[in-house]
Amino acid sequence: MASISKANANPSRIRETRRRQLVEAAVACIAERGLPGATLSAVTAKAGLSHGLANFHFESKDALLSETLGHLAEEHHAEWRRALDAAPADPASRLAALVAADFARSVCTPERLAVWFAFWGQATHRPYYLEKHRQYDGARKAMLQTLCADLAAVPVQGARPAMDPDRAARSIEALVDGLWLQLLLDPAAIDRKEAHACARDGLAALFPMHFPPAT
Amino acid sequence: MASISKANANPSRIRETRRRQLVEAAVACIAERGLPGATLSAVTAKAGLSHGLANFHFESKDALLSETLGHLAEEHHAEWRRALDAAPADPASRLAALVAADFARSVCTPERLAVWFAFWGQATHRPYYLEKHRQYDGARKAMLQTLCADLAAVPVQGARPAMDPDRAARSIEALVDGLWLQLLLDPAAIDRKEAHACARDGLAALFPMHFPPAT
Amino acid sequence: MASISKANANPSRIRETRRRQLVEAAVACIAERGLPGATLSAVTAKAGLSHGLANFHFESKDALLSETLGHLAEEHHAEWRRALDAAPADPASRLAALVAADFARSVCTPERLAVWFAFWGQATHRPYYLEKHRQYDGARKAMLQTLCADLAAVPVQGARPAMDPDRAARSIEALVDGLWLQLLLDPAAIDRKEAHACARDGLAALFPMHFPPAT
Amino acid sequence: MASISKANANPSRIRETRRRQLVEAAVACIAERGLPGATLSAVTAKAGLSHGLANFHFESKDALLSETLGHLAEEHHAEWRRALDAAPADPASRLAALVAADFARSVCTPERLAVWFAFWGQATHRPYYLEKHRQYDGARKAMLQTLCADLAAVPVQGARPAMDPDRAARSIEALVDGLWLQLLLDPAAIDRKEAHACARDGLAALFPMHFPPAT
DNA sequence: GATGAATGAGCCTTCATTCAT
DNA sequence: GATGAATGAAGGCTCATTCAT
Repeated sequence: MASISKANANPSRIRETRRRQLVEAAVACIAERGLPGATLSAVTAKAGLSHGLANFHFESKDALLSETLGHLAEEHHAEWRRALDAAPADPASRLAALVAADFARSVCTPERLAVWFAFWGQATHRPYYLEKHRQYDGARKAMLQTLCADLAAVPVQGARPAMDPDRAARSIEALVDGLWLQLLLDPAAIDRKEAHACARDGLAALFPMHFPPAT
Repeated sequence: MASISKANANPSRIRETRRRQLVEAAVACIAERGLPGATLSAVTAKAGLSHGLANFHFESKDALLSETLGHLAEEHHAEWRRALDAAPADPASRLAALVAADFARSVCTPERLAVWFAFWGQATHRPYYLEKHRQYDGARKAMLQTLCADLAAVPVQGARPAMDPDRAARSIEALVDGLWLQLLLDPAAIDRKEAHACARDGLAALFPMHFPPAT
Repeated sequence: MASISKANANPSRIRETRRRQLVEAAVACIAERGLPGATLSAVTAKAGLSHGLANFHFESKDALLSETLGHLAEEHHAEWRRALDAAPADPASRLAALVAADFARSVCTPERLAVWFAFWGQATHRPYYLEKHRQYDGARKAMLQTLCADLAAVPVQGARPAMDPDRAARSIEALVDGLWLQLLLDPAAIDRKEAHACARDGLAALFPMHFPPAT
Repeated sequence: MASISKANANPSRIRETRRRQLVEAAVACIAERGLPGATLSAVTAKAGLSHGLANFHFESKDALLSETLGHLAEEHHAEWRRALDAAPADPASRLAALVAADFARSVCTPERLAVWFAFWGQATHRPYYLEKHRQYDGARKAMLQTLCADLAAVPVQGARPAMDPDRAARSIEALVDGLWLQLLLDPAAIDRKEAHACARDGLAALFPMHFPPAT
C-alpha cells in the first residue's frame, strides 16, 4: 500500500512508526467502541494495517493496551509540564495553569475522556493499568500538593485558615476528574469551557484570597 | 439444590427471586472480575444457579446488565431520598445530608464503586446505560440545584456573592464523583471517611457562610 | 442430528459418551493425519460434533490428547491382563501370552501403531505423555521381569546360563517395540503375523530350553 | 554479525554453509522442543541467523525438515560404514560392529534419538520422510541380512538350526530400535552402555555358536 | 421452571511465506 | 545475499444463546 511505503522512508524507524500507528488506532477504537470493541482486528483495520501486524509489533494485546494507556498518560504529563513551564512563577498562577492544562483542547477531548474512563473502569482488574496510572498521576499529585502548600503558606490578613494543603490538592484533583466524568456522560449539558470555569471557581472557593472571584 | 427449592414456596415470585439473585451475582462478578469477566457462566455460578438460567430469566445478557445498573441506581436513589427525609428542613443540612449519603457505608463500598466505574467506562457505547444513568441522576442533580439555589438565596451580610447555583451543584457532584474515583484507584491513600471529610470541606468552601469551617 | 439424539437415550451418560466419541475420533485423526493434524476442528468433525463441543467436554486440547493416550494405554493394559488370565499357569506360557497380546488383532492395528509412535515422538516434550506412558508401562514391565525371573529360576540341565532376567525383560520389550516400528514404517515388508513369529523366535532364542524351536 | 561475515570468505560456499547451519539448528530445535516447536523462527534464531533466511535457502519448511532427516540418516550411514570397514572380516565381528555403531557415542545421543522418533512419529503422514528413511535404512537392512546369512551358512556341529537369516536381521534391527525407544522414554532406567550390552546379548542369543556368552 | 448439552461466531495468537529494501 | 516487516490462514479457546429433556 502506498501509505505504508511512505512510512518506510526511514527503515530504522518503522517499528516505532507502526507502534505509534497502532497505539493511536487503539485510542480511536476504544473511544469509538469501548475497550471490548477494541479488538485487534478493529485496531489494525483502523490503522490500515493487516491483522497479523499487531502481534508482530506488540508482544500481546495487553502490551498494546498498556502502551496505549502509557501514551495517553505521557501526553497528559507533557501537557501540564509545558503549561507549568509557561506559567508565571507565583503559586496561584501555576496552580491555575496546572488545572487549565486538564481542560486544554489537546487533552480534554471526548475521545480521550472515553479512553481514560474505559481504562479506569477496568483498572481494578488490571494491575498494570493501575501501575501505569499511579506512576504518572503520582507526579501530578505531588505537584498539586506542593502548590497548595505554597499557597497555604502565604499569610493573608483576615482570612480564615485555608484548607489542609493535601486535602485541597485532593479536592482539586477530584473536582477535575468529576468534571471529566460529566463531560463524558453528558456532553450536551456541559462543555469544556464551562467545565474549566467550574474548576476555576472551585479553586477560587478553596483559596479565596489568591483567586479573584470568578466570572 | 435445597436453597432453590425453598424459593419455590411462592411460585409466582420465583421469577423475581431469580432475577434478584442474578442481578446481585452480577454486581459481585463485575466488582470481582470486571465487566468483561461478568460472563453469564460466572454470574450464574456465583448465584448458585444453573448455566442456562440467565437467558431464561433475562432476554439477553445486556438486559441483565441493564437491570444490574438499574438496581444500583435505585439503591443509591433510595439512600439519598431516605437521608433527605431524615434531615432537618434547612437547605444547608439537607445539602450536607445529600452529600453524606454518597459516602454512606451501604452505598460507598469498593464493590459498588468498581461497578459504577465499570459501567461509566462503557456508558458511551451503551445507550441504555446512559439512559438509565441519566434517569436516576437527573433527579439527584435537580435536587442538588434546588438546594444550592436555596442556599444562594439566603442573603448573608458581607459575603462575597455565592457561586452560581447550577455551577455549584455541578461542582459538588463532580467533587463527589472524583473522590469516588480516588477511592477506587487508590484505596490505600484515601478511605471513605477522609473522602467524606473532603467533600464536606468542599461544601464549606463553596458556601462559607452556611457551613462552619471544617475540622 | 439424529445420531446425536440417539446418544441422549441416557442423559446421565451423555458426558461420558461424548468424551468417548471425541477420544475415538482423536485416535482416528492422529492415525490419519498425525498429531499436528489432529486439530480440534478435525476431531470434532470426525466425531460428527460441533467445534465448540470439544472444549465443553474437555478442559483443553491437551486434556483431550492426554485422555486419548490414556485410553490407548488402558486398552492395551486390559488386553494383556486378559491374555494373562487366560493363559496356562506356567511362566513360559504366560510369557508367550503376554507377547502375543502385543500382536493381537485388537491392539496391533496400523491405526493404533501410528498413534503410539505419534505420542512417543512427542513424549520428551510433554511431561504428561511420559507420565501416562510410564504409569501403564511400568506394570507391564514388572510383569515381564517377574516372568523372566520365573523362567530363569527353572534349572535346566546342560543349558548355558540364561540371560539376566531384567535384561531379558528389557530385550523382549525392545524387540516388540522395534517390531511395531517396522509394522508402522514398512507395512509392505512385514505383517502382524510375521512380526509375532519374529517375537516368538526371539523368545525361543532367549530361553531355548523353555520354548520349542520356532517354525 | 562477524561470524556470518566470516562465512563469506568463499562466496560460492555460503549457501552450503547456511544450509548446514540451519539443518543443525533444526536438529537442536526438534530435540529441544519437538517437531511442532521447530518453527522457522526458532530454527533461524538458534542458528543465529535472521528470520527470513530459512525460506531464502530452503524452498519451504518441509524441504528443510526433509534435509534435516537426510542429514541424520547420512551421519548414521557413514558411522556404520566406517565401523564395518574397521571391523575384522569375519561375519560375526562385522555384525557386532554394525550393532555397536548404533550405540556409538556420536550416533546414540539423547538429542538424535529425540529427533529420530519425532520423525518416525510423523513418518506415516509425510511420504518423503518415509522415502528418505527407507532409502538409507534399506542399505543397512540389506547388510544386516547378508551378515546374518553368512553366519547362518557357517555349519556348526551340534547346533540347533539357526533362525531364518532374514528374520534374524529383522529381529536385530527391532531390538536396536526398541532399545533406542527405551533410551528415549526412560533414560533414567537405561543408558547407552546397558542398551549396547542388551543388544550384544541379543546377538549372542540369536547366534549362540558365534558369539561368546555375554558378560 | 430448570438443566446443561450444543452451536457457531469471533477473539487472540502463531506461523509459513512473501517481499521491499 | 540478508533483513525483518508484512500478510493471511488457521488453531485453540471463550461465550452468548438456543433448546431438548
